[in-house]
Amino acid sequence: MQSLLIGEYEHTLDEKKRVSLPKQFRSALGRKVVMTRGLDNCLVIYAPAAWGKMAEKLQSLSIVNADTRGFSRFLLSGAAEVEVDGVGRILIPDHQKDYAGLRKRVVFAGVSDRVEMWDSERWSKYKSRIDKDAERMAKKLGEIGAL
Amino acid sequence: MQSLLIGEYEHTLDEKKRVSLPKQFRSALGRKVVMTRGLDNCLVIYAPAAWGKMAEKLQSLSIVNADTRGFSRFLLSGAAEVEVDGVGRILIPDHQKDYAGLRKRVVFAGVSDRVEMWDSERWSKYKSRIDKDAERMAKKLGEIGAL
DNA sequence: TATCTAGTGGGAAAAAGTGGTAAATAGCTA
DNA sequence: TAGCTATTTACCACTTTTTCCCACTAGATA
Repeated sequence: MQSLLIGEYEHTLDEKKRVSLPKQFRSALGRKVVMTRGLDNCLVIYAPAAWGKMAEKLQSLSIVNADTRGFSRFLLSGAAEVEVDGVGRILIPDHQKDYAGLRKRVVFAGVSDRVEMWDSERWSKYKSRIDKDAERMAKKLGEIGAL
Repeated sequence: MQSLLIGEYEHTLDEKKRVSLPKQFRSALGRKVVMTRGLDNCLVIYAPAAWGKMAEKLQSLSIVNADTRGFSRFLLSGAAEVEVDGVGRILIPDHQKDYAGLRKRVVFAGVSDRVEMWDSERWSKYKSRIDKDAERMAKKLGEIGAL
């Protein structure tokens, strides 16, 4: 497995909806990335290879079932292929900005094979909730044998 | 595998029922496309090749079963071949405009091998419904090993 | 302190999207 | 069938958005 994406960085989204990728993630992500909607109202950035795996699975979902139809719409139409510009920035499409509730300050969080993008305030709130909950979650994961 | 059609774009349908295709989809769709009725009151745009595959699948469905017979009628009878004009626009036939309830603002959504067209308002409503459900669906798909 | 680099902001050029006009075709009526 | 009208098609032009490039600032480094 390639090196993990880790760490947390805060950058600013300018009026043209541009934001620079953290320097530490750039080489791992390359010059083209795919962003999708993630759960908990964050955006997820994939390097091309990681996205390819995801895309394969999504393609196999049937359009006949209303649930999977909805889910592939959620992920695929909510996705975007974006180029990294000359100084390391990406452009956030409107619908993604809205979905994630991004404002001025944006947090990039490395989560093993992907990078998550959060509105800074939302991230703080989420994190403080998680911090309080960590013990309970660890216990639960232990019970089901995941850790 | 070819790259997936992804993303969401909003354009305007003018009084002559013309609307420009998002530039990100144009090369994938080509100068001639097939439009048909989709589920959930949207229109579906296929590149000629993708349409061919679809048509093939439909033909293989049994004509004995009333449901599959109905479904292929639904797709085939509502289909139209439309040309992309010099500046990248297509002309929406009346019956399709009516079916999808298109008004001024129209959303194009890339969903793997097809592009869906929605009335903007209808799309927003559908999306907010899906958003709320996304976590439940992700869980369900995870359980059946689809993701 | 001087220099370098990552991050940010802004301006000019290019392209995309949209609306309108003119030409062409088809349909209708006398 | 000829002429008129209505609808469609092709083309052109304007406006807005996007893209590309350059410049400034702050913090780190030597």
